Amino acid sequence: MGGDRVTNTDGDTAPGDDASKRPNRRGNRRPTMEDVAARVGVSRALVSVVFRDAPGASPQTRARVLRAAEEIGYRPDVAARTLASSRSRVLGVMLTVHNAFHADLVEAVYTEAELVGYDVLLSAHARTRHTEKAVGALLGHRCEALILLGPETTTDFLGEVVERVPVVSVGPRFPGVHVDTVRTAEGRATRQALDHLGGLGHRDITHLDGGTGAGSAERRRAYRDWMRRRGLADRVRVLPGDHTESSGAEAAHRLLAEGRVPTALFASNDRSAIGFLDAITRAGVRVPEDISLVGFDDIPLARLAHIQLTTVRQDVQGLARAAVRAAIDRLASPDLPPRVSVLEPELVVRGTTAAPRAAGTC
Amino acid sequence: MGGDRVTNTDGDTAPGDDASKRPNRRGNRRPTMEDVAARVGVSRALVSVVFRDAPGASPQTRARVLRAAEEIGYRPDVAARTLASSRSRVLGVMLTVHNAFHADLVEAVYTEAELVGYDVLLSAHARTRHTEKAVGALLGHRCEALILLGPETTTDFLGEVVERVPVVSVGPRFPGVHVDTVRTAEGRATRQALDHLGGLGHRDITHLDGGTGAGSAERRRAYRDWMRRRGLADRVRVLPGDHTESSGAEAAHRLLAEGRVPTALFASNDRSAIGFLDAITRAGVRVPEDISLVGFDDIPLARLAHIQLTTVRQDVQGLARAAVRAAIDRLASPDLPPRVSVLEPELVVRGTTAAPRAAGTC
DNA sequence: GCGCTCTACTAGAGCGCTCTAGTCTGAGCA
DNA sequence: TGCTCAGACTAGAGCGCTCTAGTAGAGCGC
Repeated sequence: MGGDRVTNTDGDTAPGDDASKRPNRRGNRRPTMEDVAARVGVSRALVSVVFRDAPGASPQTRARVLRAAEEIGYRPDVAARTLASSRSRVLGVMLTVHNAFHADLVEAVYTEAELVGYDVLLSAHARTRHTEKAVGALLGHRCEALILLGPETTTDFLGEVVERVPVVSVGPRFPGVHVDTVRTAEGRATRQALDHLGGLGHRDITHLDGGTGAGSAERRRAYRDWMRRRGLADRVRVLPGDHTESSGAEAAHRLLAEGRVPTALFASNDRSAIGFLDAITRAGVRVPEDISLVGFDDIPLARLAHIQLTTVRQDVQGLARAAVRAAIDRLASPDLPPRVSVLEPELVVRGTTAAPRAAGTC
Repeated sequence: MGGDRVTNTDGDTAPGDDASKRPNRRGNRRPTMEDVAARVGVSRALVSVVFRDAPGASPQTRARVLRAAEEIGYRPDVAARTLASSRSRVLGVMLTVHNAFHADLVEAVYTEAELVGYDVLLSAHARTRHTEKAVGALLGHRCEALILLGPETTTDFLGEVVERVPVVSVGPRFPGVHVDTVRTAEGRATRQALDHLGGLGHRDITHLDGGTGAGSAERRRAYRDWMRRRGLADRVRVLPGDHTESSGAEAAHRLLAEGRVPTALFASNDRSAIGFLDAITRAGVRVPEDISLVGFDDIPLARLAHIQLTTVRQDVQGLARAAVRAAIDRLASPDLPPRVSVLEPELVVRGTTAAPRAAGTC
């Protein structure tokens, strides 16, 4: 309270020339609103108004403030802003860093979040870093809501998290927990893929499983249902797998070793499909002539000229948009019942599917 | 200062039962240090001492504070902590979200950062989100230092950034800017790969370029030098590429179209090597019988049973450690001259390399 | 002239922490 | 008894913002 506050314009010397040339001027503390205000000759509050884009400043003043800020290199401090407003305007996203589909999603989430004026913080789930830790970090940074991409965690843990912050799960459903879910219509997607194969004349269709991966349970179930309904219950075959390239390659070797290669394979995701494709091709089995192959996700790799994988595209942009919207909506009205957004898949027919060579192989 | 502060223990009801059962209790504000202090009957400052692990609290008090915090679900607020201490203890990492090598690095950085007591914030560089934006976000969150993975940006921009915060570049060098660099000995790595091929008897070695990708300039140069020194200047051939699978596949098609397939190909990274491998194999060219192939990076895909790519491994753990250390060291002494850490590569011989079928093909 | 509204701006109290400069207590010692 | 001193703890001033409540002055109708 005693005396005026001294701003850091170091006497009257222009802060541009000498100072800015030398590295790491962290000796000079980073400029604050106070500095901008002093330079323009207005109050701190008015600078705040300008930076929040709030009404209450004349266009001229606005321009002067912005220019002064630019000149001294001012940039609002997120921490202070968060603390003061008790709103961080940050969305936390947990992803698996090795997942190409997540990469696509993250990119789309950035775009969507920007539209609604939110910043995005990423936290990775990795071999050495569990969901709990990744989520903890986001929580500490006061994310207003969390978007979890394909979370593999317990209902209990999620129950705790959701007491502090809205959570959107992209993929897995958590019945009984107050979590919004955004997902692709897995059943419909699977049927699209199988209808396509069936339409080409395939009856001997094997499924390459995705283990505990997001969506695999639904895909597996839908496969079984479809086969049964077509009277192909005896042809049902589910190969173990886990959404990685190597599990696809293993599946190929297993089929080759057994000498019982089906006319078509429906893989639980693109990565395993590509692993399968690679291994089976090397063994001299031609795709699609000898075996048709359908993946799931439509990751960038699937589109490559030399892969041309027929697959079911998930609506990445749509999933991202729905996830961000769900988070924002729940922020606005926390007491809505949990909502599930189901997005339409789209079959993308490329080069790995064709009619079987002879009807009724096996 | 006008009466005691009222804490949020809502009368005397235990905060456990009813409240915690209903979703989104954001109506009750999140507990603060004040709440913990009130519950234990000590001052806020003492709770702070406990949570900072600072000396000055008796073991008994420490335990009581910790227990009380646990009971009411207290978790320190990063924003407030950052603001008060003007230290965020956060390292910002910029990565390209579609890059498998970056994924490996991020994982290692998490581990290393934890060892030195730092949190990690990720910000992605993507098609729709430039380096400038990704860095801006990290800056706003007050990261104490930035680690940029394979940054593709201008010296000017980096010059500005480095005035506010220490920057470590993993990969590219930025001469004239006060940036620490951590990188693999690209030249040595390239020579290892080429010595291996040369040792097997290859003379007709083509290079698949990496364009503007991290490290490609050095790899290209080292390739040219090596060939020249071996008197193979006339065999020098650099195919255009850009570190993606599709550029590898294109290169394969180009070679096939020209009918001039070398006995060996040294690719600028694993992704393009795998694209090449896939496309050339499909065309009936056998690897390694007809052509040997060496990649660069040793991404997880390279290890797969059906790929078995011979490649040069970058020391991911070492790069991550060096990057984190560089950041911490510079935080401690900002005026040190820029430092370059060069890590040793390691050739990993797998299944894609063998002696050429006949000496002197072409 | 008066009251009224509207725009442009300011004062100052927090937000939830950290951290310096204390105070208070009891043990140790002459 | 008085003194020092270490250990345990507290008071209170920030950190850089936001935001409510307020002021000053212009414009306007009557």
